Amino acid sequence: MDIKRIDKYIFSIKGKNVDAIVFTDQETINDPEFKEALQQIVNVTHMPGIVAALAMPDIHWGYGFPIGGVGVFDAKDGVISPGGIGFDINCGVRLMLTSLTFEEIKPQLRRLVEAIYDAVPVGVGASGAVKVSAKTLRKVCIEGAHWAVENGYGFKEDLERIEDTGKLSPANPDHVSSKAFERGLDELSTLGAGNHFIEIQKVERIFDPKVAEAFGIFEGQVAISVHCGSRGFGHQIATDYIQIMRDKLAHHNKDLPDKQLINAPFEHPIGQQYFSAMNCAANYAFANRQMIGHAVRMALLKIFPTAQVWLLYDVAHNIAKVEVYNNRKLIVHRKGATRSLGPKNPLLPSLYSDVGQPVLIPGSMGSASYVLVGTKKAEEMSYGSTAHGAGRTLGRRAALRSLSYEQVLNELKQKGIEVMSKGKKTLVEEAPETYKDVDRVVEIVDQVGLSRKVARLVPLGVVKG
DNA sequence: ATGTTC
Repeated sequence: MDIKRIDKYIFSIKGKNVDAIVFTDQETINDPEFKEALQQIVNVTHMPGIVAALAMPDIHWGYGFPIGGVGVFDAKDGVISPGGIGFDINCGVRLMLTSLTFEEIKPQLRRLVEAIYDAVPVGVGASGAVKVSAKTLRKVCIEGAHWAVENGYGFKEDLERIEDTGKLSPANPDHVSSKAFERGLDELSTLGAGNHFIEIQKVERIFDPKVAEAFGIFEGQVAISVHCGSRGFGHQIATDYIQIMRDKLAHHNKDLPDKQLINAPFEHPIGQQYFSAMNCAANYAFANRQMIGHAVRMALLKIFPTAQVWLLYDVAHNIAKVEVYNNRKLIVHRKGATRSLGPKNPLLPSLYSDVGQPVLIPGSMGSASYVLVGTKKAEEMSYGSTAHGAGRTLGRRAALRSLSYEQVLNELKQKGIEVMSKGKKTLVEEAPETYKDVDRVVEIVDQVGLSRKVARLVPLGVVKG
């Protein structure tokens, strides 16, 4: 690989149609562990209509495209690729703020974790939180979080605090297979497994008092974050369209450096159908986080009836969207990357217009999480993108080999974190030592200016699959 | 991430 250092935390790697740009430190660039992930972002530069191939400091190996990657294509000559989005379409995170302080909830912490665990089905194959018909699921596909609010899962004021108000279009459920519908029916309002979690957190440190105030964040405040996606519904849609593209677009895809980069021209009917189906899954995920967030809010209010609980923001970090930069219509794939819009961006709701978009970066289980704010610089340098999380360094299998359930549980207990987890395996796979240090990731995006630190939150309690 | 190996 032909790598050039452009700035302290910016590297360029010689690509085919464009050069790949990687925002990270020298250590990661040199680390053999990240070599495959760097090769993956270089592979993306071979794709038709590529405008930019970027990687964030939380880059790691993924299906075709690296996680922590941004693939930008011309909407006219370019492509849309399921691997650039990920199997968990619209995996994302929402952060709810409360009027409570750590001191107030401390005596009830265990009870609160238990109440949340009881309110939200978790784990592999979790189901049965709500019963919806196929007809209703079609509405969820089209209306997303708006459907949830209209049906009693939350309040109207939640919607402007969700990226794209929790409703993307075009989203035609006719483009979704019946198999995806079957899987999606009884998984609404369930958390799932893997790195998904619900976490009770405490605001430990404020970096930017002015923006923190605009966001309603104060030191010692209790916050709750929900990290999940579109469950089996999105997974099936990704699987279906990868198969369709293999069957129907073999000739178009014959020259790819990696078969997993399979794609469809964005303007081709298959590209348009995948885009529409992907938006259905994205809307399902927005509804899912809205419903889970509301269930968590209700569980908290049962224990603390006079508390206030409100949504700060909800972001998607596995998605492709049509966005315009320099009067050019582009298809921006963010796979393990968060949108980062600066002040006055017209896509922002008025309540955040003066300061910029809240950017939510969850850490791994047992480590810190961050609230940052979007920047104009990100709009100029990274097509409005920043990092999404800590970034895995140790594979799931390796984690299971080297750690035990008791070990991980003890480690969390020693930090004073209350944990409830359905599966022992999940807890080990998600152990803190399997992830890169989130503080380092956040430091780099802050230094480069892709988003600015506002607050650091630490975990108090965690519910996992 | 995932009815955790289509």
